[in-house]
Amino acid sequence: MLDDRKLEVLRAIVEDFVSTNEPVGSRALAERHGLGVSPATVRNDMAALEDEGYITHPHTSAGRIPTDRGYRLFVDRLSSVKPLSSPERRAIQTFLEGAVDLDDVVRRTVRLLSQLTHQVAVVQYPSLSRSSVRHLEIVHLAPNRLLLVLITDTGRVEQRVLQLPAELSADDVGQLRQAFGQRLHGAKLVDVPDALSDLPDAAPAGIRPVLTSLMAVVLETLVERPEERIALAGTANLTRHALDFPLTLRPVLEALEEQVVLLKLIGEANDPTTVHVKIGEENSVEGLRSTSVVTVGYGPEAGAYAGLGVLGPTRMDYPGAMTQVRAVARYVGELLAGS
Amino acid sequence: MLDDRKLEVLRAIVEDFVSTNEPVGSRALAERHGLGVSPATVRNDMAALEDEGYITHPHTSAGRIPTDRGYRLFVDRLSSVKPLSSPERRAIQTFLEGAVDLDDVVRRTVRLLSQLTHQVAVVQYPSLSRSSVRHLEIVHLAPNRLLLVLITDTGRVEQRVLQLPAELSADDVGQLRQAFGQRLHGAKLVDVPDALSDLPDAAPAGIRPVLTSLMAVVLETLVERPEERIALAGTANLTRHALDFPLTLRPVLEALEEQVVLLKLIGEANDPTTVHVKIGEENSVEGLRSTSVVTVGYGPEAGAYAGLGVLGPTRMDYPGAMTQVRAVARYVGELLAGS
DNA sequence: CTTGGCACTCGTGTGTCCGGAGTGCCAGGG
DNA sequence: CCCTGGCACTCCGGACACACGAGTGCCAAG
Repeated sequence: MLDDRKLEVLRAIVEDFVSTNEPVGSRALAERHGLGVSPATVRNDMAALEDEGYITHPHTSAGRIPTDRGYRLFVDRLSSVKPLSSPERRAIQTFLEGAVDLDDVVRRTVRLLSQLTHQVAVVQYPSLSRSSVRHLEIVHLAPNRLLLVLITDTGRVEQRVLQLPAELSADDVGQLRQAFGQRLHGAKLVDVPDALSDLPDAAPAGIRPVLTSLMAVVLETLVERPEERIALAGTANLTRHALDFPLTLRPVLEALEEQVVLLKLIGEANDPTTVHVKIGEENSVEGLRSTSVVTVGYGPEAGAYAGLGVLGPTRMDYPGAMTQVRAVARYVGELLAGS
Repeated sequence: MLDDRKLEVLRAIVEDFVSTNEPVGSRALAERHGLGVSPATVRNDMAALEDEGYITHPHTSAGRIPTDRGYRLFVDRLSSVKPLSSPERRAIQTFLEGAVDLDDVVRRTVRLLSQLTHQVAVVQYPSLSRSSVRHLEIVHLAPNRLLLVLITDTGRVEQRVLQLPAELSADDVGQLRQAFGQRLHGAKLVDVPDALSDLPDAAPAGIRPVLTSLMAVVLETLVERPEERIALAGTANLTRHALDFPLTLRPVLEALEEQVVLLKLIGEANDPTTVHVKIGEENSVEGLRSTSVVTVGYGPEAGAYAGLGVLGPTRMDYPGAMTQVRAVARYVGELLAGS
């Protein structure tokens, strides 16, 4: 059905269209790529590709442009992995070194990604649910007020103030601190409920009610409400492709303001070895149907910390974006693992 | 020079242009506003206003539009304070109640503001330099590793991990905790350097070197690096006024990604009683010359916590934006003061 | 100082035309 | 059987002309 030359034609169409943003005609295509056949032949191949739904043309006398399906085929079978250029490599290193804390790492990463790819960049903070506890501190702010501070192995810090039903002595707090510290130190957050399950029985009766309510809050904060934070940068790049988004810029910007949407976008990226690509209509989010998303997980192979990626028009340099996204993820993963 | 009627004409032009986004002509103006004079008279007034630089017209046979200078006069002398509508009031209350922590408050506020004004909203986190210490916790993560957690009276939490030159015992840490806690509890952050000045002398010799380096970090983190955080929302609203920004959308988006720029924007807003308005060219930031910014401080009258505001096209409903911004600032100020 | 009248300007929308790019199809040739 | 050159056809987009209407500036009269 689709012999090698037809695939070659499709690749040529994608590459030309991506770089010029103009529908590509048979003549120009036959000339610029060394296909060794005449425009007429190319036209025949194009007709076949169009029948299969890989390309289309905006009107009768215009060149062809790839469909979402065409991009999909291109990404799956036709794109060769583009090696990272050495300026890019250098950019990544210089950009990320010198980050002082997790916030800084994430901010630098998202900025780096957007500048590198000229797209909108999205970086998820290391997920709580996949992290483990480095330290849990209980601070006695006032007789009936506690502050919980959780630090994860990835450097993320969560805090929560809570009002207690009763007043506590410094001693009580010490006991609480010890009880929790013992059970949680080093534990994966997903294992926290198990680790705490025997706590009520083991504790002295005096502080049991407080302890129960404290447990509830801990569980809620750390496990049930694993509120994910996400950093975003490069929305200005959307206007770079203003021609691609005649009227659709607004819904895109609106979608990007929704935390939920962003989470959905990189939700699949939980594996540092595979780069995920969502193209146009494949995207489940209304309003992002004219965009493509390239994501990957970062962190250790098994159980990545979280995901990051870029979003741009379907007319995107997929091979470039994929290598850049993967490279950045790798660097960030190493950076966080080393700290 | 400018009699009352001319001012009235200017006001009418501003109001009409803001609501219709079309150059307003003499006839329509004479009809819609009860000026009681003929279009010809209005034309004469318009000519005078144009001579003074308050209005202009895009081409010979078009109506008039206000210049930046015109808006300025309008804001300073012609705009009456618009009372908050009761749906707006309700929106503010329901939107802000139920916020669980500072992050939540800020996120809700920025969102509320952008929805209320249909503009881009900017909210600065309570400034560290104007806050005071509610609690400073020193956590002994490892023998040579400390975690500092600072909680301010506005609920803001800053943390910093630091490596020590030498190992510490639990006892040492306790002493540190006490020394710092005693001196800093309740202190304004600006006073921290003073409060700590006698510390090296008062401390036991054993921990003096550690203490010195710790002090350096504390001062750097809390005073010298008062890194300000800012939340942003509603950039999608810029596209709502796409007609106002034919080609200038990009620089605006780019400017809004710069932390420094945002800080500059609301830097002046340090007073909850006065609403600041920067119009078009008055704006010092290149790229935002086609936008206006309405800001105000929030928090106690003397020494506000920080600023918030909105940014939009110069063609903006100034009275509306000003009252909305002020109202939101007031609510947020109370909310934070009460917690 | 206001007003109506009037000539003038100029942007905008409409209609027509034409060139060029690109296609689809067909018949001939390897 | 596939490739190729030729040819008629389609259709977009820019150029041009034209008329309309909105709005102005100016002037003379009230």
